[in-house]
Amino acid sequence: MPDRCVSKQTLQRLPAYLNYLRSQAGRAGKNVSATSIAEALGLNDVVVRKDLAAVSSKGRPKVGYARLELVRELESFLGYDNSQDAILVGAGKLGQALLSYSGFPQYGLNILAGFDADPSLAGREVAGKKILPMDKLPGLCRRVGVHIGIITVPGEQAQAVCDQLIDSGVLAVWNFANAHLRVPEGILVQNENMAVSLALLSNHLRERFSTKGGA
Amino acid sequence: MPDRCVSKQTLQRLPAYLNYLRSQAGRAGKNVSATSIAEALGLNDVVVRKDLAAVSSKGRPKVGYARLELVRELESFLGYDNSQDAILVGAGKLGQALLSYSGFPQYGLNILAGFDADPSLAGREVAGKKILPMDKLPGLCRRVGVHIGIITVPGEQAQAVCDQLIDSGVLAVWNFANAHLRVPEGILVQNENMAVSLALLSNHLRERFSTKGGA
DNA sequence: CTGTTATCGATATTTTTTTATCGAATAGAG
DNA sequence: CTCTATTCGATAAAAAAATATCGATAACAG
Repeated sequence: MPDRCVSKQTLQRLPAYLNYLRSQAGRAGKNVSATSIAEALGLNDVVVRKDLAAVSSKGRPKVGYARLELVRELESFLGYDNSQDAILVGAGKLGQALLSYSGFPQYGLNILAGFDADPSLAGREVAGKKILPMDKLPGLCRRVGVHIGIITVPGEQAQAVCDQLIDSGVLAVWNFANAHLRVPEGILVQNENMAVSLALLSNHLRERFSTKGGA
Repeated sequence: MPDRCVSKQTLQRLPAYLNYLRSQAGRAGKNVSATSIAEALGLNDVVVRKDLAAVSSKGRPKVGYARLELVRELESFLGYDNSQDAILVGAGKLGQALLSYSGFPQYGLNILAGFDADPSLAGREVAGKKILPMDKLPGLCRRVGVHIGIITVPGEQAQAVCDQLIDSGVLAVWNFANAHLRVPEGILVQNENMAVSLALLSNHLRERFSTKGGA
């Protein structure tokens, strides 16, 4: 792995490359060039080359990269081949949907269990995963060494849950709640905020209409 | 609305400001300063001031902004007060979860109906929303003037669905599928890609361990 | 009424990211 | 074997974003 410190933007493009390369699996050539990836994905070829340089150093002039090897390097870089344990807090609709999602293992994420403050949910199972009461959380996390916590509780409770997770040794939080989380230095919060996406959609439509309908 | 053309980064922060301001609703003062928002959210105060300048021009020295007014301006800018109709394609687990999510109207999104290629789903209802067969899609979109399409189908089908949506007049696509979508100029694709988020989480943990455990 | 302090808004600087350019390397054609 | 076309990787330039600095304004205290 040539470089461990890549920019956020690069990191966001890597899964797209991987996805594209996988989708090309049946294609003829054994090799693939940064130029062709860039064209397929509508990106600049220099960007692709620079991104790939962080993951692989096996690019050869006139040839490109060996597709299979590049796929493996991307998977390794993205941690897909090295599953991380996670727990989820908040077993409501969204929480249950995530618990039932069967695609996570392929991305290197293994949700061990769900937790919920509602005692009536405790003991239930969703997609083979136990819903446990909150007081079991620190024990499980510390025992197994869980470093990823997923928050799917209502916004008001998110900060409290987050604090608990960090107390229990979690280093990275995947936050689906509509709340800004304050965390100590060194802890990552990845917000999966629908409101943000909707803001971008809405802004696009507004710009569309103000420029098209404006004149 | 002073400025319509704001950067993506700014746009991504605006919902956080709105959320924070709403959460402060019960607080004493009628006014709020960019400085205090910045501190609460862990941002630079100049960034906040610059972002808010795109939304409001009512900031006064020594006073700040009138909280309620700023909330209204943010809501208006983000389109929360002006609901947009949308349709959803792919009524699987994730699709149904989104159809049942009751929080969208508060963000200015109104999902009219779901569509699915599976005929056995057609006619069903999820959370009061009809699942329709795909052949009804263009008609509904054109008749009602739907501009937002939500894609929750498996990756392989995403491009075909996307093309159909655009043919039917959709201008902005919210893509939950793990696929890169090619669209004509002027159409926005907002990817809600779990793989990207997981890549960021995984990278953070890797960096954590390589620096902490490396020495 | 005057001085002090908090805060905005504008300008300038620095940093980061994207895009462009150029030389080197290599496969394949002639 | 030599020439050409393609592609990589590095360096340079441009664009965008974040951060810092500074003057202006208005509330408040004395």
